[in-house]
Amino acid sequence: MKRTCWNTELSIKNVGQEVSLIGWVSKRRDLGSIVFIDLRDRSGIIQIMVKDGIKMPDIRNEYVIRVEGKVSKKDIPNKNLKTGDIEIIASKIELINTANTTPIIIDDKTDALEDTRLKYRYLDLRRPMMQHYLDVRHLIKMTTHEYLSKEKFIEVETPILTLSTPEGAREYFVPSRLHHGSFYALPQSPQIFKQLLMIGGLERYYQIARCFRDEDLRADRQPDFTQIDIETSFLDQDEFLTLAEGLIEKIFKTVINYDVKLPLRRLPYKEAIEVYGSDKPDTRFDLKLHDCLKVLKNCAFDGFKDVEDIRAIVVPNAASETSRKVIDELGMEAKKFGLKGIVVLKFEGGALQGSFVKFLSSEEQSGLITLLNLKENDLVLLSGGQKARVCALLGALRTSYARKLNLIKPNTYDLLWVVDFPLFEKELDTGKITSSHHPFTRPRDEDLKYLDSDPTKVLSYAYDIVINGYEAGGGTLRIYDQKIQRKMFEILGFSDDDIKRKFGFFIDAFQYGTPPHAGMAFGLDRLTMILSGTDNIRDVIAFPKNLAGVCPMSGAPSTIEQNQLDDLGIALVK
RNA sequence: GGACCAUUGGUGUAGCGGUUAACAUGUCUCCCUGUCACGGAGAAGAUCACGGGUUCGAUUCCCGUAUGGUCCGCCA
Repeated sequence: MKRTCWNTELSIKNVGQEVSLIGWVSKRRDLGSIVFIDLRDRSGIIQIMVKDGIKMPDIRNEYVIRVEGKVSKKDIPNKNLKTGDIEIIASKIELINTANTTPIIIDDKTDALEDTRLKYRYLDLRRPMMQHYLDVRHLIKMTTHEYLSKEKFIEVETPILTLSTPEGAREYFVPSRLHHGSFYALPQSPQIFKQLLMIGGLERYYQIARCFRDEDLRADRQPDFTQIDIETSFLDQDEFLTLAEGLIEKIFKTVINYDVKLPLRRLPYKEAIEVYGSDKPDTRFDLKLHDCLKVLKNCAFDGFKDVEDIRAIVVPNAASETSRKVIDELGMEAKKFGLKGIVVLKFEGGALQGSFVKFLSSEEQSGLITLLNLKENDLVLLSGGQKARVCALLGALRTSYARKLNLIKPNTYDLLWVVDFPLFEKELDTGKITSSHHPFTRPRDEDLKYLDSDPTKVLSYAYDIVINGYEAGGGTLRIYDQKIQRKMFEILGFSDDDIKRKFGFFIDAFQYGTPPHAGMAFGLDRLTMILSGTDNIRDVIAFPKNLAGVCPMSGAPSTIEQNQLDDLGIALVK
């Protein structure tokens, strides 16, 4: 098909040239004996002018047409279009294909709800914004290939049909036809394989890797997602973080021309939790958490008797507009986080107001006012209980108030590393010890001495990169000492049998000269979200699933035929 | 597993214990030589998600179900 160029490759410089363009009819404005057509291709829109006398087929929205004509300067340019100062005076219009009326308006300003857009994703993808998201995604990938290749990394593909490994996310399984009763697992991440590649002497590996986790979905979580997966040998934590920062810096520069200041801040996990109430704090705004335990531990309120932690955030200038209803909603939020409630205080007329004040002595009141440095009309949200829960609640409120009060400047980016994660965590309800990252995470050298006596005290060489409150990636230095690895399994309560069955081949491999190694994975989807300014992960995935894990377009997942089940040796339980 | 919110022409919304169910946009027909969110005239298009209940009467109130969204749990 004859096509001389794409629409937005034309500019005022091309005036007078004969061109042939192909695209979709985005809009037709029929003025009688003169017709204007907005022709859209992937590059953008250009206006076609069709004068009386030119033979024109019936043209409607989303028809595919080819236009021959001359580039001409417009008297009054359209500032909204990249090609707004020119138009094509058509000499010939050829209809290539017709289209039914589309169920959604193909425009960035479409009014269709997401569910409808997903059902007709192939039409939704025609919207310039959607194509922009995919462009950003592509650009991140290309920059990654370029940067890492230059740093002597090679991309290696690891299997999709792989062995189930315990710990971590629930896995997707694929039944084996040749081995009835056996299942492949889809990888939650290429973790084991990339470590084996280090043992295999590759030294520097990366992969734009598909990963699968059978957990419940969220606005920023898909079951089927992509990570930029990296593993290196012979780097210590600082060396590794520097290398990873280089990649992020390059991506921000290439994609949005933003200069990231290096090195990034390193925030210890403990501080992140205590000050921001999150291990992925959005540090573009303040609203920090304040430790109020000392001031309030002896107060007359029964709910604060013997609690592990009492903490508060101060929302500036919010007291007067906080109604009974808002206070009730805050209480419900607290219950969601497993706390009994939340204390709401207002600082009005130079004094604390609210039903809670009656529990406080005047010393406690003035202590709180001083500690929190309260100003007129400040709103104080106080919560007491298990520290992890208190911090989680206040961290969530901190973020939601920042959004509500517009404390976040648009187009700002705040990047940091959260480091020194605990090696293990205790489940809040059961008290069971699990690894916070994975069982191959290396404990910090200086904490090895606590491994026997108090494992929860041990910190690890683990790091997350946090951008604008999103966990954009994370990784660890790995254990390469077999003795430490065995100790880890022991603490996690794996029997020798478990270890052999679940990780046998992996543990064996460590006996043959394992290099010290480290790695991380960036969430490609989340990076794309951040760099294209959407807060919905589905926007940056061409064919995503909805919150129920269903693809509204194809209807997947689906039932399969009885003979297919028979092949697999599978019978369904009613 | 749990909480909250939503479901009304193709699309997106408004509405209300009794309506001819409103508006925008899209669609169709006609008119229009400079539009670019074109304009003008007209037309078609809705079992008000489904099931039950309350009521003289339910799209409206209540309960349940389904679907969708946001969150908690979960996501090494």
